[in-house]
Amino acid sequence: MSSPTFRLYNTLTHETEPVEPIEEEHLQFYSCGPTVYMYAHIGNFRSFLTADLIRRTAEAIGWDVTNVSNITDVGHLTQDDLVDPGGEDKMQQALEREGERFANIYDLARHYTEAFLEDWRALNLREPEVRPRATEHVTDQLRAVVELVESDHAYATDQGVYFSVESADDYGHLSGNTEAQQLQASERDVVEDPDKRDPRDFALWKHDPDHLMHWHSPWGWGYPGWHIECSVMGMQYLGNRFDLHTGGEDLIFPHHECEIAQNQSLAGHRVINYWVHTRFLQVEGEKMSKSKGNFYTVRDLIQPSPEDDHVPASVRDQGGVDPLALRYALMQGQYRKPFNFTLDTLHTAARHVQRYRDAAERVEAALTADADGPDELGDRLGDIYDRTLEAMCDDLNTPAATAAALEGVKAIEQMDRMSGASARSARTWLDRTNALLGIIESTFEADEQTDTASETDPTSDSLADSIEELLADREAARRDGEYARADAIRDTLEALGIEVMDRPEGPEWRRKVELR
RNA sequence: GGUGACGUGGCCGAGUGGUCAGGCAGAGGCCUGCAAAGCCUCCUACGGCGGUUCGAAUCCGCCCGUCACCUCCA
Repeated sequence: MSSPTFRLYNTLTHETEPVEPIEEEHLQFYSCGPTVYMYAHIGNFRSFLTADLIRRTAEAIGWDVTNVSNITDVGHLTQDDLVDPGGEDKMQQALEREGERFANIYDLARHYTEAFLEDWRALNLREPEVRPRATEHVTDQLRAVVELVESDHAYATDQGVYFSVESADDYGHLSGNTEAQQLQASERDVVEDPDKRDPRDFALWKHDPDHLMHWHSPWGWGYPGWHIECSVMGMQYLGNRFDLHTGGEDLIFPHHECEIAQNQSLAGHRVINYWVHTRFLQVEGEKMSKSKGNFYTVRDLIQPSPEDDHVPASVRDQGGVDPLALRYALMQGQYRKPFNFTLDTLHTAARHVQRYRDAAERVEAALTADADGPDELGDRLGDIYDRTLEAMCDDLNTPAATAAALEGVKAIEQMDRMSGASARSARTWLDRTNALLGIIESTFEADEQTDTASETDPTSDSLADSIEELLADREAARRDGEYARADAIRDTLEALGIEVMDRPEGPEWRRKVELR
């Protein structure tokens, strides 16, 4: 069967286009990563999720993927075009805020980098092939700046080195910000470098020997501009021509506009063919902001601290939500449309993820039993997978894809008894769907991860034992017709967050998936 | 002011000319000692006004509204 055509909306052309890799069946792309000065929030991860889904979709249609995703661990000025020796950057501000926690700026960066990677793994995002850090590529950045100065794409002043926007004819194409006046529209009561030739020019190097992080350069001690790191690291690992670049919509201007100008000036031609931008999300109908109290970092939701009262009590009281439920919730909106993240969506997502897990368990049990009988699922699940993949290939239509995939879960749920043949089809379907969407832990790859049971099941063995004991009591009570006592035991279990289901073959229990 | 996205039922969100999205919530039913879980059934909308068309949520025009960017930001 031939794969559907993978199409993505390209900000550069304002059109949804078939993705045609330069190297046949090998997608090479760069994803703008985080600046590590605080814990990443769910909006950050919506953007990283887009990159993850591009990878998974490309792999599902049989392509190889090389993805580079950076860590920005250099502080950059909050006002990017200004070279203000007394100015503060985001990381410096963070250090002042949290000075007692960290010995120095590098410690702070290390801490937030590690936290970021933890969140990344918790949300089941696939690891990029290369994850370069800006601080490890400063020399490379300097080399590029020298090259740009030598080719008259950049010039030095007393305060730094600037890219000359005039020298890049394509500048403004991506964002539509073509007029110089537009860039002066907002007045800022800060001091600009009087030697800047054009207000649009942006900094490649900032002279500042007192900056917390500084490096030696031909122009003295200082640190690199924000935009140059992505150009340099992208081209270093993916070459002078590669396929695609992802990031949040806010990066369209100035970051990606500047990156294109730098790339094309360094390479002498277009470097990247497709630009994919993820829309900001809203939370409960409003822009996510600390002042509105709807600002959630990933760890606010998956492992909230008990006393953090800005986290909704429903999430806090149960010790955080399933990270995979958060991932699933973020997939309920297409990356390019406005998406309203709500606790309601999160709640629904948690239940759906649980249904996948239950279905996977049933399939495993049926595989073990290996009952005789025809394959009653193969054709139906094959069709469902095709529709799921088609949706993903259609500009990552995750709401449609998850809707299609849920039909597969239903198909499994609806089987009264499952033959070994059906179970094998179901297992194949679950594996493929899971590879494409990353919905649950890989149940069937348990070999490599020893002890997944204790990892994935937060219930300790001793608690499990006492639950079994209570259930046995309750069964005895039910047998004797003492329903009041049986119900009381069920209430006790409920209070422990345990849900009891009386099935024909006996009682079953599981941790309750509840969010309000 | 410039640029770009978008407006679908109580809620979230698919759907680009004619047939059903799907989920959540709600209602009824099956099952159950009662529940829970699951299953079945029901609820049926396209911001407004014009236009094109046999037929418009879908195409065109205008209006209203929302969001984002215009040198901190995913």
